Amino acid sequence: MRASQFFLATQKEAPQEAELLSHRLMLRAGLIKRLGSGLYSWMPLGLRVLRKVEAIVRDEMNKAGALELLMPAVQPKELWEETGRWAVFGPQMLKIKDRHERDFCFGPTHEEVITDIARKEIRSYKQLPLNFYQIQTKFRDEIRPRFGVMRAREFMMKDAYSFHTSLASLEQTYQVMYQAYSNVFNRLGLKFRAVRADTGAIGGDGSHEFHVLADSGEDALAYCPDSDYAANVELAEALAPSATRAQPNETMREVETPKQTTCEDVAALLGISLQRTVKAIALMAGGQFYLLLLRGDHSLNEIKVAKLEGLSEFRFASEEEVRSHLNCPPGFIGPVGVSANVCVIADRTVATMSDFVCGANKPKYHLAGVNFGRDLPEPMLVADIRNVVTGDPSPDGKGTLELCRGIEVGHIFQLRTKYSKAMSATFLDENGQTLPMEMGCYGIGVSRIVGAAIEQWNDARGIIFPAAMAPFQVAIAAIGFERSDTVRDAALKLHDELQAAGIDVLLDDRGERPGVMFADMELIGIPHRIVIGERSLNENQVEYQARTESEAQVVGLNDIVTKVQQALCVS
RNA sequence: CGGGGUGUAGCGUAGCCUGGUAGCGCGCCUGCUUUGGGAGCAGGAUGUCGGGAGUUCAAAUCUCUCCACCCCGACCA
Repeated sequence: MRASQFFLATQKEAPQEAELLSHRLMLRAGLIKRLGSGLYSWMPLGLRVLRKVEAIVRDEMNKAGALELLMPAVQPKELWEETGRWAVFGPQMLKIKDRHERDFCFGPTHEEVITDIARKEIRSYKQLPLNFYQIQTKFRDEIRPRFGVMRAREFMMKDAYSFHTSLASLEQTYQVMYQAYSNVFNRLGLKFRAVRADTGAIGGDGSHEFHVLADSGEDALAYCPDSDYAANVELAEALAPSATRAQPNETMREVETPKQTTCEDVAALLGISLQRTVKAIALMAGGQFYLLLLRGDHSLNEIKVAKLEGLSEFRFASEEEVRSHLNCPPGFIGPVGVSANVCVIADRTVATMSDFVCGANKPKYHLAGVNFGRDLPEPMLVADIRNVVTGDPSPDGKGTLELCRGIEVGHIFQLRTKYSKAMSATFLDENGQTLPMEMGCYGIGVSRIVGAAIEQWNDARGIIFPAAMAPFQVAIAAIGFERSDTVRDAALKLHDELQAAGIDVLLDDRGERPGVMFADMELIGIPHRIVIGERSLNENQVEYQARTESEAQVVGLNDIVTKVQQALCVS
């Protein structure tokens, strides 16, 4: 490809709309163009990247035995009512009407459609297992689209759905998909981690998320360096401390805390460690008032809370509700002396604490030297309701946990029979018995991968695309293309040779000054660069430099194709 | 939806407080010179100052209102 016939739209300054580094780089490099909130056009350069990611995903899906199909983006309401998800998905689903006033949605996912296909097409156990996938545009009306293509409303997703006669068969395909996903992210050259995950709205049993590791990632991940344990912090279990509760040493006493409304402030005032304080969080669920107790330095895990009996629909209590149940404003509330209609739930860690500090349920006062059993009843429930922190014991009993951040780019689920039962997707087994199909589903955020990769691979000069997803593998910067026949002839010849060798090459024949060409090629992240100039050509030489290197090497004109081929093999 | 912020040429911005000819850099067009890290000189084009209403002799500037976008939280590939 010659740059003069392509469309490069690089910019020196990023539009003010973008905050996140990868988003800014994608706009500056001219990969994408914003149309509206969460809506992006993929410009020719960006589309080349997207297509390369797609190709790898497609190849690995095919190798894993999945079959590509393509379902409509627009789906009728009736299908979604069968599973009850027309209501469940709520405003996140873009709902539209046709000219006959019939309801449709722009598909946020395709479980309903694929299950409809399966129930109509699959009769016998002899047809199973089957795994279908598509690469297609999805629309989710996100509450807050952000970070460019990382959380866009319209985005490209690879979604696969498998059907089975048994759980064993599902588990087998699940493992195959797990491996296929690992292959995809390895081939794309991304640093990633697979973690156990919550199943969220999609539902089902077993589930893993695949995260590209990046400090700017929206998810916190817990992993154990000494074992293969890894889980989203949403799910990672905080084990009960092994130590049992110590005997009370202090007597309970009030301490004045006129302005100290947080555990941090109270600990600072009293000159004690934050780990000796207990914070109380007030929730409402089903008309019941709950007081949740966490150690001062820990944070509440709302997903764990929602899994407790009666708390699935919880919300934080309002200030008025706090006052009416505890007779005290927020900031000084605690579990001591509360009435019997307040349900007190303690985190596992709190349950083993003694002589702790907590709110006194009296404005401007806290209590110190508090002990369960003596000063207040034992909690009504002890549960794991906090987020794990660095140094917590690994739930598998091997070492301690570390935390890192990641961008979710893949998610695989064992759905089991949630959809097949709701939609009567059944088959006949060997004994002529009608059974619901076991299902799995497997998603990859194809467009998100591009953003995530850039988030992981960049430097001060711009994007550093991993070889497998670079829009072009090699750039030729021809210095003086328009005024030197020597340069033009050599550049065109090299361009043709590289292309003939099956290499994706971009020849910068714009006749720009070298600085402009270098800056552009570096910004758009082309992994390898060849510089052709009159000076070195006179000695039959060109320069070669990898995007990751700071110095160029002089290479003989006759050796450069081989040199590039070698470089491409290595990367 | 709650909280915070921004809207002036393709991009980045000044001007707004204190009303009075809409400015700068980059980019774009023309010409000449230049040519190994975002060239120089000269000339040029591009603005419903987010929309609407109001105050005023006069509004980018003051008031009201609507809209769009961004950032922080609940959602997720």
